[in-house]
Amino acid sequence: MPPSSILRELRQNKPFPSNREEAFVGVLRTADMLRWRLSEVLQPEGITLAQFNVLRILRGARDTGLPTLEIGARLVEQAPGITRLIDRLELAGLVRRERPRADRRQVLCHIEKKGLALLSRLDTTVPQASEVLFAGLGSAEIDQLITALDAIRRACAARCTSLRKQ
Amino acid sequence: MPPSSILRELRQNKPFPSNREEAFVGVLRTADMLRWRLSEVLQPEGITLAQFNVLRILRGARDTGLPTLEIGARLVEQAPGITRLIDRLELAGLVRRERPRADRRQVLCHIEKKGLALLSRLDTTVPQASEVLFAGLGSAEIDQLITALDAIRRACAARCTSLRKQ
DNA sequence: CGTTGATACTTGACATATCAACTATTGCTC
DNA sequence: GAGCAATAGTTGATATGTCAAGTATCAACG
Repeated sequence: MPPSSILRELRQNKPFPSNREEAFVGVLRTADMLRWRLSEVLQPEGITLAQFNVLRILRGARDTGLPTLEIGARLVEQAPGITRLIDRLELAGLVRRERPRADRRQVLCHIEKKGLALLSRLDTTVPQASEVLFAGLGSAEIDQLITALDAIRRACAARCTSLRKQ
Repeated sequence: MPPSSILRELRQNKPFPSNREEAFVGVLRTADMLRWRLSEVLQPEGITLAQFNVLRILRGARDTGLPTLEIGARLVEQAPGITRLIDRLELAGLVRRERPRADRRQVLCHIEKKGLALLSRLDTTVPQASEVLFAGLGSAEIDQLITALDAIRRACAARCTSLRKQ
């Protein structure tokens, strides 16, 4: 097995004390690069990654709409930030908000036609990007990767005291 | 193989169109949780993840110091942000900056005793955290994970037009 | 009903990230 | 050695994230 490329990438020479720490750094760095690449794909549409995720969540619930905090729960982010994130989406005409009669504390968010159109323009380019980035891996390797990441998240969820409940 | 836990985590029911997209989301989510967990460990010392990384980089070069942008290159972040990040570290007395005579454009950054002391307090807790989070995986599985992530980053680097050169 | 606690956000203050100019210094070329 | 591009970093404007406190509404209890 060839040595990991991380040491070279970070211009370090000391090897990692354990392969667990190396994997830790590897996950973080890989995620950063994926985020970077995805942002490039989203840039022409002028939305951020977080906004893209919100739009996709809202598309998944386009018939009923979703209350603000439910969107927050489906993201990895927290409640306070989500309000202003959606403020901007509303300003851009991509989503619409309404206060339902039933429970006037809630604010139901709906995706607008303009938002759906934007997403549909990304429906080919975004999956394409992920296809290409994972092209170096066989299907079995990808399944192994998914399984390994699952195990890490399980351990993480068990350890994180202040993690928002799933 | 059990199905990935991501669908449940995100409260979605539609399966992913391909395992590549599932792996994509898995990497991003796992990184977020690792970041979260690590932040918890760093919190008592009052530093952020980015600051922690800068301090470790500077510890690795404590004899010579490092120019500002070289630190930026070793992080996953960009140059402009690094100036103010180090401003804060300097304000906290964790690092020191000087303009060398040789090339007066550069600013050499050095870690201070206070910074070294802070890092040494974290030298047990941080590796401990990564040990625990990866405890569910065998050593061979971790090596596979590292290899898979390497392949993704390679594909990513080849694709990313605007990626800072390594 | 009135009060009390919980829920669903919103807001304000502040820290941090991002992008595009801008300055200072150096090295190269003629 | 004067001019000019390249390098190293800073700065300002703006967007975004984060934390704590505040408001409005509901639900349940007496």
